[in-house]
Amino acid sequence: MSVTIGEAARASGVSAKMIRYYEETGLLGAAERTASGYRVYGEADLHALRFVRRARDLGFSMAEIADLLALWRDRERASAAVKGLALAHVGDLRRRIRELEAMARTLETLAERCCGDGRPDCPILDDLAGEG
Amino acid sequence: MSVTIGEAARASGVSAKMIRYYEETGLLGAAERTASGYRVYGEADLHALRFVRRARDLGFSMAEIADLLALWRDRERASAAVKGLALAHVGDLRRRIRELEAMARTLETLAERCCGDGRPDCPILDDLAGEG
DNA sequence: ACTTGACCTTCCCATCATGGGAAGCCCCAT
DNA sequence: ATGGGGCTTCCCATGATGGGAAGGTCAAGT
Repeated sequence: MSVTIGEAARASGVSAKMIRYYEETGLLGAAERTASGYRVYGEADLHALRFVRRARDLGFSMAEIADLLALWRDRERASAAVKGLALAHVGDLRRRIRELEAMARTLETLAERCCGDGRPDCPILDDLAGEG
Repeated sequence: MSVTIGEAARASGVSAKMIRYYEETGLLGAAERTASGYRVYGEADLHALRFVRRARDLGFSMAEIADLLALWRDRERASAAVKGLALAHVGDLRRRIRELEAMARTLETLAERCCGDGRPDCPILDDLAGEG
């Protein structure tokens, strides 16, 4: 029923290092300990670890995950709060995507105009140098 | 002709902090100094600073910029090398975009199914909790 | 000449999430 | 009892950036 940190890491996909870090920063409560000081994790703990892992996979920051965990644990929550958090994060993601897209398009355009052979002439460098 | 670090920062769009950092890490050579120790920048230095700034705006890492600077300074360079660097970076950008896109789409799908009212039921939390 | 304020210097610290590694203790199987 | 693997804490590093303190410098105004 109860496992040590290594097994918890394997079962949740969160590294032991990160489990300790989440505990240290208060994202997760302090784990119980054996007499000799080993951390011990039960089913509920593993569930929370998987929750955190999944949220990280979706790009949420630790601060956002703290909020999501609180909502998850609150049976009285309004789903509107969760949806608000999620959509705010989507806005964040979309903004970052737009920025990266703009960079990629600019570079693709420049690369198209660069013949890419043995000669030194290069519109990419010209652009970076502010000539062009 | 020669300016101090504050003016170089204003003229290049690179903060004084970052100019010192670039020098410390060897991305840029050590600036000349006045008798009293102030850094001094000439036209060529400002040009290089703007180059770095533009490359950062396009998402290149400092290591990549070091390579680009070397190519820029090498009159014997093959444009193929520059193009290769640029396209590798585009590949990087495209991969990151795909990752963010996947996250955004997943969250949008979940958010659509969340009615977002005062009730606690929430498919977003259900997904994070691994139920669903 | 002196003060004032803006500028420069170095040095240290923080971010955010993560990994590496050392020194030392613990537990189990041989 | 010994060996190996797992656990503990502690410190350090990443990448690119900003904040801020303590102290030196310079130019303009009194």
